[in-house]
Amino acid sequence: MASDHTRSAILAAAERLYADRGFGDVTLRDIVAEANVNLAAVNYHFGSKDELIAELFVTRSIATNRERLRELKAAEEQGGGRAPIEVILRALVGPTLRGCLGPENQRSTAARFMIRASIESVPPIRRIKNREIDHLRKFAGAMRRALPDRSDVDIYWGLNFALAMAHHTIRESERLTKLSEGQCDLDDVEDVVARVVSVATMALTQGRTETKAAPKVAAR
Amino acid sequence: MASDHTRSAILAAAERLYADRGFGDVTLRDIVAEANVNLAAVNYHFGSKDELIAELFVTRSIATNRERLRELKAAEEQGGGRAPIEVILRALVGPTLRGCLGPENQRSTAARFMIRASIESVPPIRRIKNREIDHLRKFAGAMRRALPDRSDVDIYWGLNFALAMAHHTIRESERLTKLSEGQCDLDDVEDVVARVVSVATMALTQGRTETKAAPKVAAR
DNA sequence: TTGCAATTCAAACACTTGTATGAAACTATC
DNA sequence: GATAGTTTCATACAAGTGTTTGAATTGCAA
Repeated sequence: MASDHTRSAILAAAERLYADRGFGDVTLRDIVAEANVNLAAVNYHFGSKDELIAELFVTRSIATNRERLRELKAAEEQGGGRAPIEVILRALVGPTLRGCLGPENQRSTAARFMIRASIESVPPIRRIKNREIDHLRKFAGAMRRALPDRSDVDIYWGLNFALAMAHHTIRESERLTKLSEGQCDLDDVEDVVARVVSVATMALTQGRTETKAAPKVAAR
Repeated sequence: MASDHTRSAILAAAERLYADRGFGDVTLRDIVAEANVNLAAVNYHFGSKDELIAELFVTRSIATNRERLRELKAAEEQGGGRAPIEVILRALVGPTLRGCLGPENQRSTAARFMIRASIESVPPIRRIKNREIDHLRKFAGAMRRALPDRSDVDIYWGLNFALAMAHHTIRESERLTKLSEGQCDLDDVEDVVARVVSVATMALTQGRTETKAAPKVAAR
């Protein structure tokens, strides 16, 4: 009840400032100035600075996770409980990449905020990320159904590498652009998604097929 | 000249503390207490806290980079100026992975410090990382020589993905262990290296040769 | 209007932080 | 053994932090 206006003004201002300048040097005083509210309002409405950051991050990341699961579910239903591995991987990395990459000038505040969160990794955000395992397990399950002959270890490594490529590309997109002197087009998000999915698919369908761990043997 | 003892005591203590507790909550006072030196000694010997952190990171990362280049050079010389792509990739990700992974109890302070640096990414360290591009260009060059038919764009993406898998695995090794319920053995470093190299090699040798295909037209 | 709760506000609080200072303690050279 | 140059030390500084407080203001229902 009540206005609620102050609360959302704080959220918006905080997201904007964090997106622009990072968590490191944005103080509560910066935020309340940007939001045109009183300093004490943050603690009144959110309890603490960390809870404010957590709320921002949770909001955005459950949105991403929901989208991921929506795509996964749709794909598995369409395939009668089993989806092609490419589609599963696309559901895994697509929403994140689409949410964070794309032409910089039309990148949403939310997107820029999530990039920051991915780069700086401040305590309240780390805590939330650690609870993401259950969510990932759902994808591991779908991947197992898609590739029943594959060992669990390989599935987990494939999942790990898929996330690695997506997140690292987001985190280091600037460096990749500079390194390639602009030749790698990070704005063409669907191309990036396709590249990540393609490589992750190769990782999961080729190479070692052996039943179990087998730390040696393979690609040696 | 002079003792030099204070200086190295600070370096050692700082590295230990940062490795254990992260940059976020280690103060100069913590460091000087651990090193049994006076508070002012840090500013006397290093100028500022950031310069201390920078020196720690530079020391470790030039060691890694030197090892990388040593392996690369040896491989290219042995192959008459051209090395197999697997060996190049191994030179790229091997030293980093070997330096950061391995059985936790026998992990060096330096290794744990570098993991922290990879996770937390504090300003002085970010600044140094940004200067790493020239170093990476040498690997891009070697990769181009190894795969002359490959487009530059593909080379850069392959390089990006190789680094992605290595760094993400380091950063999130704990999560991968938990997700896989211990099935993924992060202590078997050579296996991890082999997996990363294998996937990166596939990314670089298969799929699109030039104009590329998948989603839309092309990366322009 | 009156009363009561929810909200806003200015101000201060309680700390912690990195850094600077200037005197004291060393060390080595002559 | 006096001197000059380093290095150490206790201490203070200045600034910035998130948080708390208690009084004012507002909004709304009876």
